[in-house]
Amino acid sequence: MGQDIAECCPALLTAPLDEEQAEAVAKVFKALGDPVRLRLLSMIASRSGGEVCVCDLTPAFDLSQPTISHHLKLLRQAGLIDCERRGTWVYYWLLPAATDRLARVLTRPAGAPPADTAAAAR
Amino acid sequence: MGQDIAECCPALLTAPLDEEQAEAVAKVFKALGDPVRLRLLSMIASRSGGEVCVCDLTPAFDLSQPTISHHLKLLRQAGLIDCERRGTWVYYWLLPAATDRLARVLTRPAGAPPADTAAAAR
DNA sequence: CTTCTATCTTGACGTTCATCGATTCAAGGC
DNA sequence: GCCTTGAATCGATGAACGTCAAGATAGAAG
Repeated sequence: MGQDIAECCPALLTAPLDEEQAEAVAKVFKALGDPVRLRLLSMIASRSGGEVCVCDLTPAFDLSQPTISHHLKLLRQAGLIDCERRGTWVYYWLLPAATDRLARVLTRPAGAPPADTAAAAR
Repeated sequence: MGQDIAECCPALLTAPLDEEQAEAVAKVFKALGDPVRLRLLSMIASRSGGEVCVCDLTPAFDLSQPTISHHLKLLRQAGLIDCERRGTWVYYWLLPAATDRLARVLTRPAGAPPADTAAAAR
């Protein structure tokens, strides 16, 4: 069924996306479209050592533990992070391939006109 | 008041985002978190000449014209596109600075471990 | 000035989402 | 076995979102 962003690398800014591609990419962007999830991802990605325990994430927010757990689940379903239980604690880490793909989706082909040229020329 | 993504260039994957930064960046990602808006943006960005008339966008979707207009408004409020009325028609174009900034937000610092190393090492 | 076409705005409706409290599950330590 | 602690799931609730039909607005052409 639906295409996965892991398989395709649509060039968003070069050619029109078809519906399947748009659906797959939108799923990941939607996961990033919440400030709590962005901060969670940022805390996980920037952690030296590459992984973070949930118990280190929760106290940084003014939210209940189930809510944090919910957001982590959405990030995981979007393929942005993964986790593993080790004893009593659960550790999360970034899947850099996912953010790399997204960055590529947003990158204009080399040789494109410099930023804002189109607007300035008007 | 709230920070704008135009002013800051937070490195999402390098250091933890603060709440203001997260709010600003999330606003843009949320705009991209819908397949219709992604396809609209893609159609606008990939158009040779740099601009598209609404009348060229609407027939590509199985949606009412007001719905398309609504999505275009959200993309514009996110700072991703801009528009101008010229006679009877309204033309939209990409603001490349916005997508450039987003791509940079998602880019890992040079020298970071290759994609998925963290997971594979486990 | 009236009419026609292209687009935007408004108001309403059903769906999805973020959040919480309560509960459940998993793993250790007693 | 039975607590204790960390984390996930469940069920409910209010807010935000996507969509449409109807109406409003802007410009061009008669």
